[in-house]
Amino acid sequence: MAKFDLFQFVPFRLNRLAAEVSAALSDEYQVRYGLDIPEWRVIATLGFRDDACSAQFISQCTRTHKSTISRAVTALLERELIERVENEDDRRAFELRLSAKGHTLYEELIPRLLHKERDILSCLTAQERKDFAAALGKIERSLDLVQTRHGQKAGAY
Amino acid sequence: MAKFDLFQFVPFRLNRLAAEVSAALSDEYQVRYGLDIPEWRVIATLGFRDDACSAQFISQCTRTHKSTISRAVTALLERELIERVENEDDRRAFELRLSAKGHTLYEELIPRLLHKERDILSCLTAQERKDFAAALGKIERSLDLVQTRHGQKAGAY
DNA sequence: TTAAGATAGTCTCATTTGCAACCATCTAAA
DNA sequence: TTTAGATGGTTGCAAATGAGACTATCTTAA
Repeated sequence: MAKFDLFQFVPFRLNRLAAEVSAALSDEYQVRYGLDIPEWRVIATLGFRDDACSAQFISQCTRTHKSTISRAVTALLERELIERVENEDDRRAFELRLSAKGHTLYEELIPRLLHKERDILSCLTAQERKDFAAALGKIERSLDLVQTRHGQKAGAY
Repeated sequence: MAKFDLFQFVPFRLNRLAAEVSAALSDEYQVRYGLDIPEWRVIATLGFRDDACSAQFISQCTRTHKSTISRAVTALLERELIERVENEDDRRAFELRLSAKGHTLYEELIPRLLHKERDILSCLTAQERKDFAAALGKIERSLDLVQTRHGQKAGAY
Protein backbone atom coordinates (compact mmCIF):
# COMPACT_ATOMS: atom_id res chain seq x y z
CA MET A 1 0.00 0.00 0.00
CA ALA A 2 1.14 3.51 -0.78
CA LYS A 3 2.17 5.11 2.47
CA PHE A 4 -0.51 7.40 3.72
CA ASP A 5 0.55 10.83 4.90
CA LEU A 6 -2.08 12.59 6.94
CA PHE A 7 -0.34 15.89 6.43
CA GLN A 8 -0.52 15.55 2.67
CA PHE A 9 -4.15 14.51 2.79
CA VAL A 10 -6.16 17.36 1.33
CA PRO A 11 -9.39 16.84 3.31
CA PHE A 12 -7.47 16.97 6.55
CA ARG A 13 -5.52 20.00 5.44
CA LEU A 14 -8.68 21.81 4.42
CA ASN A 15 -10.25 21.18 7.79
CA ARG A 16 -7.26 22.35 9.72
CA LEU A 17 -6.73 25.38 7.54
CA ALA A 18 -10.38 26.40 7.65
CA ALA A 19 -10.39 26.15 11.44
CA GLU A 20 -7.26 28.22 11.71
CA VAL A 21 -8.42 30.89 9.30
CA SER A 22 -11.78 31.11 11.07
CA ALA A 23 -10.04 31.59 14.37
CA ALA A 24 -7.96 34.39 12.90
CA LEU A 25 -11.06 36.16 11.59
CA SER A 26 -13.18 35.66 14.66
CA ASP A 27 -11.06 38.22 16.45
CA GLU A 28 -12.74 40.75 14.24
CA TYR A 29 -16.38 39.82 14.39
CA GLN A 30 -16.42 37.97 17.69
CA VAL A 31 -14.27 40.02 19.98
CA ARG A 32 -15.06 43.37 18.45
CA TYR A 33 -18.73 43.01 17.57
CA GLY A 34 -19.92 40.08 19.63
CA LEU A 35 -21.03 38.10 16.61
CA ASP A 36 -20.61 34.35 16.46
CA ILE A 37 -20.01 32.53 13.20
CA PRO A 38 -23.65 31.87 12.27
CA GLU A 39 -24.58 35.46 13.08
CA TRP A 40 -21.74 36.75 10.94
CA ARG A 41 -22.93 34.54 8.10
CA VAL A 42 -26.41 35.99 8.29
CA ILE A 43 -25.05 39.54 8.30
CA ALA A 44 -22.70 38.77 5.44
CA THR A 45 -25.39 37.21 3.30
CA LEU A 46 -27.86 40.00 3.91
CA GLY A 47 -25.24 42.67 3.34
CA PHE A 48 -24.13 41.05 0.16
CA ARG A 49 -27.55 40.84 -1.36
CA ASP A 50 -29.30 44.08 -2.08
CA ASP A 51 -32.77 42.61 -1.84
CA ALA A 52 -34.15 40.82 1.16
CA CYS A 53 -33.92 37.08 1.47
CA SER A 54 -35.33 34.25 3.53
CA ALA A 55 -33.70 32.31 6.34
CA GLN A 56 -33.91 29.29 4.11
CA PHE A 57 -31.88 31.03 1.46
CA ILE A 58 -29.16 31.93 3.96
CA SER A 59 -29.14 28.41 5.24
CA GLN A 60 -28.72 26.96 1.78
CA CYS A 61 -26.04 29.19 0.45
CA THR A 62 -23.92 29.22 3.58
CA ARG A 63 -24.48 25.49 4.11
CA THR A 64 -25.49 26.09 7.70
CA HIS A 65 -28.27 24.12 9.37
CA LYS A 66 -31.61 25.92 9.38
CA SER A 67 -31.98 25.70 13.14
CA THR A 68 -28.61 27.37 13.56
CA ILE A 69 -29.66 30.14 11.20
CA SER A 70 -32.97 30.47 13.00
CA ARG A 71 -31.22 31.06 16.31
CA ALA A 72 -28.81 33.53 14.75
CA VAL A 73 -31.71 35.43 13.21
CA THR A 74 -33.47 35.59 16.59
CA ALA A 75 -30.36 36.99 18.25
CA LEU A 76 -29.79 39.56 15.52
CA LEU A 77 -33.42 40.66 15.68
CA GLU A 78 -33.05 41.21 19.42
CA ARG A 79 -29.98 43.32 18.83
CA GLU A 80 -31.87 45.14 16.08
CA LEU A 81 -29.16 44.47 13.56
CA ILE A 82 -31.64 42.98 11.10
CA GLU A 83 -35.31 43.43 10.29
CA ARG A 84 -37.92 40.86 9.45
CA VAL A 85 -41.10 41.44 7.50
CA GLU A 86 -43.80 39.05 6.43
CA ASN A 87 -43.65 37.78 2.92
CA GLU A 88 -46.85 38.60 1.01
CA ASP A 89 -46.50 35.67 -1.33
CA ASP A 90 -45.69 33.03 1.25
CA ARG A 91 -46.71 33.59 4.82
CA ARG A 92 -44.52 30.79 6.12
CA ALA A 93 -41.44 32.71 5.10
CA PHE A 94 -40.06 36.07 6.20
CA GLU A 95 -38.07 38.63 4.33
CA LEU A 96 -34.89 39.48 6.14
CA ARG A 97 -32.73 42.52 5.61
CA LEU A 98 -30.10 44.52 7.47
CA SER A 99 -31.33 47.38 9.63
CA ALA A 100 -29.57 50.73 9.41
CA LYS A 101 -27.61 49.74 12.49
CA GLY A 102 -26.75 46.41 10.95
CA HIS A 103 -25.66 48.08 7.77
CA THR A 104 -23.30 50.34 9.68
CA LEU A 105 -21.78 47.35 11.41
CA TYR A 106 -21.46 45.61 8.07
CA GLU A 107 -19.70 48.56 6.49
CA GLU A 108 -17.29 48.74 9.39
CA LEU A 109 -16.60 45.05 9.54
CA ILE A 110 -16.08 44.22 5.90
CA PRO A 111 -12.87 46.21 5.35
CA ARG A 112 -11.37 44.62 8.44
CA LEU A 113 -12.18 41.14 7.23
CA LEU A 114 -10.91 41.82 3.74
CA HIS A 115 -7.72 43.07 5.27
CA LYS A 116 -7.34 39.86 7.26
CA GLU A 117 -7.98 37.83 4.15
CA ARG A 118 -5.31 39.77 2.29
CA ASP A 119 -2.92 39.14 5.17
CA ILE A 120 -3.55 35.43 5.09
CA LEU A 121 -3.13 35.21 1.33
CA SER A 122 -0.17 37.56 1.20
CA CYS A 123 2.18 34.59 1.20
CA LEU A 124 1.02 33.84 -2.35
CA THR A 125 1.90 35.78 -5.47
CA ALA A 126 -0.91 37.45 -7.38
CA GLN A 127 -0.87 34.65 -9.92
CA GLU A 128 -0.87 31.98 -7.23
CA ARG A 129 -3.81 33.63 -5.53
CA LYS A 130 -5.69 33.66 -8.80
CA ASP A 131 -4.92 30.01 -9.45
CA PHE A 132 -5.81 29.06 -5.91
CA ALA A 133 -9.18 30.78 -6.16
CA ALA A 134 -9.78 29.12 -9.51
CA ALA A 135 -8.99 25.70 -8.08
CA LEU A 136 -11.35 26.32 -5.18
CA GLY A 137 -13.99 27.26 -7.70
CA LYS A 138 -13.52 24.10 -9.68
CA ILE A 139 -13.77 21.91 -6.61
CA GLU A 140 -16.82 23.80 -5.39
CA ARG A 141 -18.55 23.34 -8.71
CA SER A 142 -17.71 19.69 -8.87
CA LEU A 143 -19.17 19.26 -5.37
CA ASP A 144 -22.18 21.31 -6.44
CA LEU A 145 -21.50 23.90 -3.79
CA VAL A 146 -22.18 26.94 -5.91
CA GLN A 147 -25.14 28.68 -7.39
CA THR A 148 -25.49 29.01 -11.11
CA ARG A 149 -25.30 32.47 -12.56
CA HIS A 150 -29.04 32.76 -12.06
CA GLY A 151 -28.47 32.79 -8.35
CA GLN A 152 -30.06 29.43 -7.84
CA LYS A 153 -28.37 26.18 -7.08
CA ALA A 154 -29.74 23.57 -9.42
CA GLY A 155 -32.78 22.01 -7.87
CA ALA A 156 -32.06 23.42 -4.46
CA TYR A 157 -34.41 26.32 -4.10
CA MET B 1 -16.21 50.56 -0.48
CA ALA B 2 -15.39 47.69 -2.78
CA LYS B 3 -18.41 45.46 -2.97
CA PHE B 4 -17.96 42.49 -0.71
CA ASP B 5 -18.83 39.11 -2.16
CA LEU B 6 -19.23 36.41 0.45
CA PHE B 7 -18.88 33.76 -2.20
CA GLN B 8 -15.52 35.09 -3.28
CA PHE B 9 -14.31 35.40 0.29
CA VAL B 10 -11.66 32.76 0.79
CA PRO B 11 -12.18 32.14 4.53
CA PHE B 12 -15.84 31.47 3.95
CA ARG B 13 -15.11 29.25 0.98
CA LEU B 14 -12.56 27.25 2.93
CA ASN B 15 -15.04 26.64 5.71
CA ARG B 16 -17.78 25.56 3.41
CA LEU B 17 -15.51 23.38 1.34
CA ALA B 18 -13.93 21.73 4.37
CA ALA B 19 -17.36 20.93 5.78
CA GLU B 20 -18.53 19.46 2.51
CA VAL B 21 -15.41 17.39 1.97
CA SER B 22 -15.58 16.10 5.54
CA ALA B 23 -19.16 15.07 5.03
CA ALA B 24 -18.20 13.20 1.87
CA LEU B 25 -15.44 11.33 3.70
CA SER B 26 -17.41 10.59 6.83
CA ASP B 27 -19.44 8.09 4.88
CA GLU B 28 -16.33 5.99 4.89
CA TYR B 29 -15.14 6.16 8.45
CA GLN B 30 -18.39 7.02 10.18
CA VAL B 31 -20.97 4.88 8.52
CA ARG B 32 -18.71 1.97 7.73
CA TYR B 33 -16.48 1.86 10.79
CA GLY B 34 -18.33 3.86 13.41
CA LEU B 35 -15.50 6.33 13.88
CA ASP B 36 -16.18 9.99 14.51
CA ILE B 37 -13.82 12.70 13.33
CA PRO B 38 -11.59 12.88 16.41
CA GLU B 39 -11.33 9.09 16.51
CA TRP B 40 -10.37 8.98 12.87
CA ARG B 41 -7.72 11.59 13.50
CA VAL B 42 -6.20 9.51 16.26
CA ILE B 43 -6.17 6.42 14.07
CA ALA B 44 -4.71 8.34 11.16
CA THR B 45 -1.95 9.89 13.22
CA LEU B 46 -1.01 6.60 14.85
CA GLY B 47 -1.12 4.74 11.57
CA PHE B 48 0.97 7.34 9.88
CA ARG B 49 3.73 7.29 12.44
CA ASP B 50 5.64 4.07 12.81
CA ASP B 51 6.62 4.73 16.40
CA ALA B 52 4.20 5.36 19.21
CA CYS B 53 3.20 8.85 20.18
CA SER B 54 1.46 10.70 22.97
CA ALA B 55 -2.04 12.12 23.08
CA GLN B 56 -0.44 15.52 23.29
CA PHE B 57 1.36 14.95 20.04
CA ILE B 58 -1.86 13.96 18.29
CA SER B 59 -3.60 16.96 19.72
CA GLN B 60 -0.92 19.34 18.50
CA CYS B 61 -0.48 18.10 15.01
CA THR B 62 -4.16 17.64 14.27
CA ARG B 63 -5.01 20.92 16.00
CA THR B 64 -7.70 19.20 18.04
CA HIS B 65 -8.36 20.08 21.67
CA LYS B 66 -6.68 17.77 24.15
CA SER B 67 -9.93 16.90 25.89
CA THR B 68 -11.41 15.86 22.55
CA ILE B 69 -8.42 13.65 21.86
CA SER B 70 -8.60 12.24 25.36
CA ARG B 71 -12.19 11.15 24.79
CA ALA B 72 -11.37 9.67 21.42
CA VAL B 73 -8.48 7.72 22.92
CA THR B 74 -10.75 6.34 25.64
CA ALA B 75 -13.30 5.20 23.10
CA LEU B 76 -10.67 3.59 20.88
CA LEU B 77 -9.12 1.80 23.86
CA GLU B 78 -12.53 0.37 24.72
CA ARG B 79 -12.92 -0.89 21.18
CA GLU B 80 -9.37 -2.24 21.37
CA LEU B 81 -8.35 -0.44 18.22
CA ILE B 82 -5.37 1.15 19.96
CA GLU B 83 -3.05 0.23 22.81
CA ARG B 84 -1.66 2.39 25.55
CA VAL B 85 1.49 1.72 27.53
CA GLU B 86 3.18 3.74 30.21
CA ASN B 87 6.04 5.86 29.15
CA GLU B 88 9.22 4.96 31.03
CA ASP B 89 10.70 8.39 30.69
CA ASP B 90 7.64 10.38 31.62
CA ARG B 91 4.95 8.78 33.69
CA ARG B 92 2.46 11.54 33.01
CA ALA B 93 2.36 10.57 29.37
CA PHE B 94 1.34 7.34 27.62
CA GLU B 95 2.62 5.81 24.45
CA LEU B 96 -0.19 5.15 22.04
CA ARG B 97 -0.08 2.84 19.07
CA LEU B 98 -2.50 0.95 16.85
CA SER B 99 -3.44 -2.56 17.94
CA ALA B 100 -3.40 -5.33 15.36
CA LYS B 101 -7.14 -4.83 14.99
CA GLY B 102 -6.67 -1.11 14.60
CA HIS B 103 -4.00 -1.64 12.04
CA THR B 104 -6.29 -3.83 9.98
CA LEU B 105 -8.97 -1.18 10.09
CA TYR B 106 -6.42 1.43 9.09
CA GLU B 107 -5.21 -0.61 6.13
CA GLU B 108 -8.77 -1.11 4.99
CA LEU B 109 -9.82 2.46 5.45
CA ILE B 110 -6.91 4.33 3.91
CA PRO B 111 -7.41 3.19 0.31
CA ARG B 112 -11.05 4.15 0.51
CA LEU B 113 -10.23 7.61 1.77
CA LEU B 114 -7.50 8.13 -0.79
CA HIS B 115 -9.98 7.13 -3.43
CA LYS B 116 -12.47 9.69 -2.19
CA GLU B 117 -9.78 12.33 -2.16
CA ARG B 118 -8.87 11.47 -5.74
CA ASP B 119 -12.53 11.73 -6.69
CA ILE B 120 -12.85 15.14 -5.14
CA LEU B 121 -9.70 16.44 -6.79
CA SER B 122 -10.38 14.79 -10.12
CA CYS B 123 -11.88 18.04 -11.40
CA LEU B 124 -8.35 19.50 -11.43
CA THR B 125 -5.58 18.67 -13.87
CA ALA B 126 -2.42 17.10 -12.49
CA GLN B 127 -0.67 20.45 -12.65
CA GLU B 128 -3.55 22.23 -10.96
CA ARG B 129 -3.56 19.68 -8.18
CA LYS B 130 0.13 20.22 -7.68
CA ASP B 131 -0.26 23.98 -7.60
CA PHE B 132 -3.23 23.74 -5.28
CA ALA B 133 -1.32 21.58 -2.83
CA ALA B 134 1.64 23.95 -3.03
CA ALA B 135 -0.59 26.93 -2.28
CA LEU B 136 -2.10 25.13 0.70
CA GLY B 137 1.41 24.45 1.90
CA LYS B 138 2.42 28.07 1.63
CA ILE B 139 -0.61 29.24 3.56
CA GLU B 140 -0.11 26.57 6.20
CA ARG B 141 3.48 27.59 6.69
CA SER B 142 2.63 31.25 6.88
CA LEU B 143 0.04 30.42 9.56
CA ASP B 144 2.61 28.22 11.30
CA LEU B 145 0.42 25.16 10.91
CA VAL B 146 3.12 22.73 9.92
CA GLN B 147 5.90 20.84 11.57
CA THR B 148 9.47 21.28 10.45
CA ARG B 149 11.17 18.34 8.80
CA HIS B 150 12.27 17.19 12.24
CA GLY B 151 8.67 16.43 13.04
CA GLN B 152 8.44 19.23 15.57
CA LYS B 153 6.60 22.46 15.23
CA ALA B 154 8.89 25.26 16.24
CA GLY B 155 8.58 25.85 19.93
CA ALA B 156 5.43 23.84 20.24
CA TYR B 157 6.55 20.60 21.73
C1' DT C 1 16.58 18.97 48.84
C1' DT C 2 12.89 22.13 48.01
C1' DA C 3 9.95 25.10 45.67
C1' DA C 4 7.97 27.21 41.43
C1' DG C 5 6.45 26.60 37.25
C1' DA C 6 5.53 23.73 33.18
C1' DT C 7 3.32 19.78 31.10
C1' DA C 8 0.30 15.21 30.20
C1' DG C 9 -3.95 13.72 30.71
C1' DT C 10 -8.77 13.49 32.77
C1' DC C 11 -12.97 15.38 34.21
C1' DT C 12 -16.82 18.66 34.96
C1' DC C 13 -19.39 22.23 33.22
C1' DA C 14 -21.36 25.44 29.93
C1' DT C 15 -21.98 26.34 25.17
C1' DT C 16 -22.82 25.06 20.55
C1' DT C 17 -24.78 22.31 17.27
C1' DG C 18 -27.48 19.01 14.66
C1' DC C 19 -31.44 16.20 14.60
C1' DA C 20 -36.09 15.65 14.43
C1' DA C 21 -40.64 16.66 15.88
C1' DC C 22 -43.74 20.14 15.27
C1' DC C 23 -46.88 23.96 13.44
C1' DA C 24 -48.32 26.76 9.82
C1' DT C 25 -48.71 27.38 5.17
C1' DC C 26 -48.27 26.31 0.40
C1' DT C 27 -48.81 23.20 -3.84
C1' DA C 28 -50.61 19.71 -6.63
C1' DA C 29 -53.46 16.22 -7.79
C1' DA C 30 -57.67 13.73 -7.30
C1' DT D 1 -62.96 21.35 -2.45
C1' DT D 2 -60.20 18.08 -0.20
C1' DT D 3 -56.30 15.79 0.84
C1' DA D 4 -51.36 14.35 0.71
C1' DG D 5 -47.14 15.84 0.58
C1' DA D 6 -43.67 19.49 0.48
C1' DT D 7 -41.64 23.57 2.58
C1' DG D 8 -40.32 27.68 5.96
C1' DG D 9 -39.36 28.29 10.39
C1' DT D 10 -39.11 27.25 15.59
C1' DT D 11 -38.10 24.58 19.46
C1' DG D 12 -36.80 20.63 22.72
C1' DC D 13 -33.47 17.42 23.32
C1' DA D 14 -29.25 15.00 23.01
C1' DA D 15 -24.62 14.68 21.38
C1' DA D 16 -20.25 16.98 20.57
C1' DT D 17 -17.00 20.35 21.86
C1' DG D 18 -13.94 23.69 24.23
C1' DA D 19 -12.61 25.98 28.43
C1' DG D 20 -10.54 25.44 32.38
C1' DA D 21 -9.93 23.25 36.94
C1' DC D 22 -7.52 19.50 38.78
C1' DT D 23 -4.03 15.63 39.74
C1' DA D 24 0.17 13.73 38.92
C1' DT D 25 4.55 14.19 37.26
C1' DC D 26 8.53 16.46 35.39
C1' DT D 27 12.06 20.35 35.15
C1' DT D 28 14.75 23.99 36.70
C1' DA D 29 16.98 26.72 39.74
C1' DA D 30 17.97 28.27 44.23
